[in-house]
Amino acid sequence: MARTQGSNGQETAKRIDEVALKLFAKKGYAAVSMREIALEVGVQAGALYNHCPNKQALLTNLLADHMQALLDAWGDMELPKDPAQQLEAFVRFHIQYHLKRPDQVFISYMELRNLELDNFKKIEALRRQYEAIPKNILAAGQMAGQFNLADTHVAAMAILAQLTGVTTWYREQGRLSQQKIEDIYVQLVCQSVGITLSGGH
Amino acid sequence: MARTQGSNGQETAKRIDEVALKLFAKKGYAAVSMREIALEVGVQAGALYNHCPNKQALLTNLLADHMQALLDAWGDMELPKDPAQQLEAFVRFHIQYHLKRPDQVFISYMELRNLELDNFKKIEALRRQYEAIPKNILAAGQMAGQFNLADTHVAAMAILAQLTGVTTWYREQGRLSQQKIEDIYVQLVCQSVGITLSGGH
DNA sequence: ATGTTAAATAAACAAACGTTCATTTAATTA
DNA sequence: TAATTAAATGAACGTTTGTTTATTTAACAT
Repeated sequence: MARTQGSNGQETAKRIDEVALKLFAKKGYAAVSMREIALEVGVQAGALYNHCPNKQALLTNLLADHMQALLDAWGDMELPKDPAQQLEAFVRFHIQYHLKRPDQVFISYMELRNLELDNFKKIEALRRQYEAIPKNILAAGQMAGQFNLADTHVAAMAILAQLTGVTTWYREQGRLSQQKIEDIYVQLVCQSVGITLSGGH
Repeated sequence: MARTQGSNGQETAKRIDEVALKLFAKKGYAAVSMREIALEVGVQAGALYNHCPNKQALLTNLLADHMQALLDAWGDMELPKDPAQQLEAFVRFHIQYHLKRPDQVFISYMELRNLELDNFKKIEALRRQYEAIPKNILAAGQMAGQFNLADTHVAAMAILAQLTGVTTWYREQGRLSQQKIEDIYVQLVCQSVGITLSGGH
């Protein structure tokens, strides 16, 4: 046999990305074989190479696309002026985005070490761009005297870790709705930065 | 050739564990071969099987030993009565322990998915035991009216994630001493739980 | 010294790995 | 309808994988 009826390059390429994402998230990059991906896509292993140069590129593209989409999504938000409100907006944004794309998030944190050096540098740069978001918000709030932080850099990393951690225990059918979880985290984070309400409420 | 001069079973077994830990942490379980471990130990691959039944057991033992040692270490601490002081003690304990054993901690969070079901259950049970520590502290503080938390379970998970996150950015030669980092986190965490000082200070 | 056990080697195993390639068929264009 | 391009197949490539085994040597006990 050869080219199959109804086969379509663009669709297959998309399916490959979807399957690779799912399997990488579930078992880890190194533990997933090209044959396994091909099987789930419904194609022979060799056919994968019509759509991507190699396994490493598959991972790199998934990570790069995710990080870029994440940055773009934040860029599309219109930001309040008040740092405290920005912080709340960020907390909700991060949780929403991460719970909506748990697999992408997961591999972005787990599979960095499986990237070859050049690919790693590219992704790492995007990641630092994202980390700059809460960092800048905290710095602004601290400068304005609204926050009470011993170290804005550490606080930013701590908040990010704490927010991203949601994905490790959140269950769709769990005790708490996503909305409720957001609320809880907003309170936690706001308390942790020691928010002082700046008059006028 | 065969048995080498000066060879010693106990020492080799220890070396194997050390090397496996180091390599698993650096490259991930699935990406490390038995031959790679053997090479670093200074032995042929087959010799590994004089000291462990298989690769999976190597990982399982590393994780189980670490989790048990972690629980034991906390068990050895003498605890203050006040929940707020307990919380501070836990924050410092967790950071100290995790920064002292970054590889063990790392694989405990990264390699769970590479465990076969039975092994996974065993490790997961130990992990939940550890998670119960901050959970109970927060519940006690909340009950005593000292903390201000919307949800003690979520708060416990958030605090754990945030503390463990230290290992991702901490550098021995970095800007901040370990002591200073502890202080920063103590402040962050105490603020996040909304500590109310319970009279008498 | 001798016999036994412990701890290695080196070779081999089948299976799985990422990737390539000649070939074949379907879809598209002329 | 014929020629061309796109998208598969399936077999093969050389490596590498985890693990086993027969064999050999060192360490230790008697």
